[in-house]
Amino acid sequence: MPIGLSREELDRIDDVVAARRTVKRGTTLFRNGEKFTSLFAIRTGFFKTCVASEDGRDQVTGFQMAGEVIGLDGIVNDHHTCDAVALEDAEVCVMPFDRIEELSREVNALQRHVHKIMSREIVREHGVMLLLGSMRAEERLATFLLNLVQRLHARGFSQSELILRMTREEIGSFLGLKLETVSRTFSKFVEEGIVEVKQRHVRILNTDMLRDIVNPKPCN
Amino acid sequence: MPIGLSREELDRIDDVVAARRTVKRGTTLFRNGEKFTSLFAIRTGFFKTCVASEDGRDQVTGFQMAGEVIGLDGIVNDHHTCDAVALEDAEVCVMPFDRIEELSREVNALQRHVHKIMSREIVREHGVMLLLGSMRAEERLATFLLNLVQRLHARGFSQSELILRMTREEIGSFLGLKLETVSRTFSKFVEEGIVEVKQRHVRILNTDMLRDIVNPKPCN
DNA sequence: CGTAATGTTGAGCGCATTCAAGCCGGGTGG
DNA sequence: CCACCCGGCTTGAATGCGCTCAACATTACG
Repeated sequence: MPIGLSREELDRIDDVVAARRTVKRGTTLFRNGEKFTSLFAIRTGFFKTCVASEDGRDQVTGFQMAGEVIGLDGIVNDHHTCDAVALEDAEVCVMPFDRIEELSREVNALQRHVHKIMSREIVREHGVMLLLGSMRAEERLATFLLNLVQRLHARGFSQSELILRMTREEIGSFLGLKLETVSRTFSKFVEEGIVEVKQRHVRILNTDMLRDIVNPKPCN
Repeated sequence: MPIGLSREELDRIDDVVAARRTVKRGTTLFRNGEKFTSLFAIRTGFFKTCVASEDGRDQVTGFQMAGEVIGLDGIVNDHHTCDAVALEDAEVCVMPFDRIEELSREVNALQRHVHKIMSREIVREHGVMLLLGSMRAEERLATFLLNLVQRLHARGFSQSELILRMTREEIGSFLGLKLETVSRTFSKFVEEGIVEVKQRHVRILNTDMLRDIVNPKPCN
């Protein structure tokens, strides 16, 4: 949350985000089709969001961690259009959207904040579209790992070590690859000495090589 | 714009959207890196938006037509992160974003409207991610055609006939395919009697077959 | 401890890509 | 008016990346 708010404004915002909810691993915070009432700010835990096509296929649209907001998809039709599933036990702030709208009419900083959160999500998805539309398997996985570790680092975790909270299949769904391809690509990175992988525990040995994969240098 | 507004509210909104700008075919409305000041509502014409990766590849993130709003990507960092290019001569409303924020504090319906526009864009992008992540070439193109014709129909154009304002390459970039694949897939649809294609003029002969391609029936 | 879920690896295949050649249509200048 | 050119489009042939199918290994969990 931004700074420079008065005591009274802070209290009112606190009031909006007062409600808590815990979500056990493997259960959904909300589902496609459910009535939309609130946005959720993740306090602890890790989520995936996914959309489904009419014929059963589904696509992971993102992985969310502490400090991130989910549920924005529900605003437009008053109903959610994707599922949010906890990949580990989680706790979220429940933020009733009508209260957010009400309060953001009075607190400019909050209004601005809400707009930025939504815009950030749009920009993030642009990046995913670029990944899905134009990258090869290795570039996708490298991009994914760098993005994850960067976000974890911003939260005080290691720059080089991370634990994947999702399966290979979920990674594959997000990256537009099959789980076997994800597994093979991990193996290739290991062979090349770029990472160490022990199941879901990943240690990045050479960040620069990962970056080179993401950003292929013209090889003249 | 929603209904049920007072005369005075309408006047104030009119004031915000008063400024116009014309954009010639092939020129940009805004570019990646430019300062963000305004959203743009398309009055006439047709745009593409595209993002570029560091190494020159680019990805069309969407095609926009009359009544749609572009520029939402700029809110989060006060700078645009994609290019908006007119694919035919166009006219847009320039809507200064600080004025929008100001007015949407006072006019609830406008606030709601802005939120919905942003949420709609997020949901649209989810659909594109599903397409890019899990569909085959024919499904992608069929989905694309159905989406385009549906949006055109909502604007009073034919349900079965359309003129593509973009090149095969731009379609390919949007769909995560090469232009040759787009061309071949069009040819296949023609062979199967699903569409007629004469350059950029497309006539849909059998909407149901297109829908079947998008939604493959289990063939037991 | 046994079973199911998850992950790895191999072999073969197929779809989309790459590379290349040629076509079509629109615009320009002789 | 026609010859020419150029960008956009189509089509063919060969290649390769990621997929499918399958077997097996490993881990999590009741």
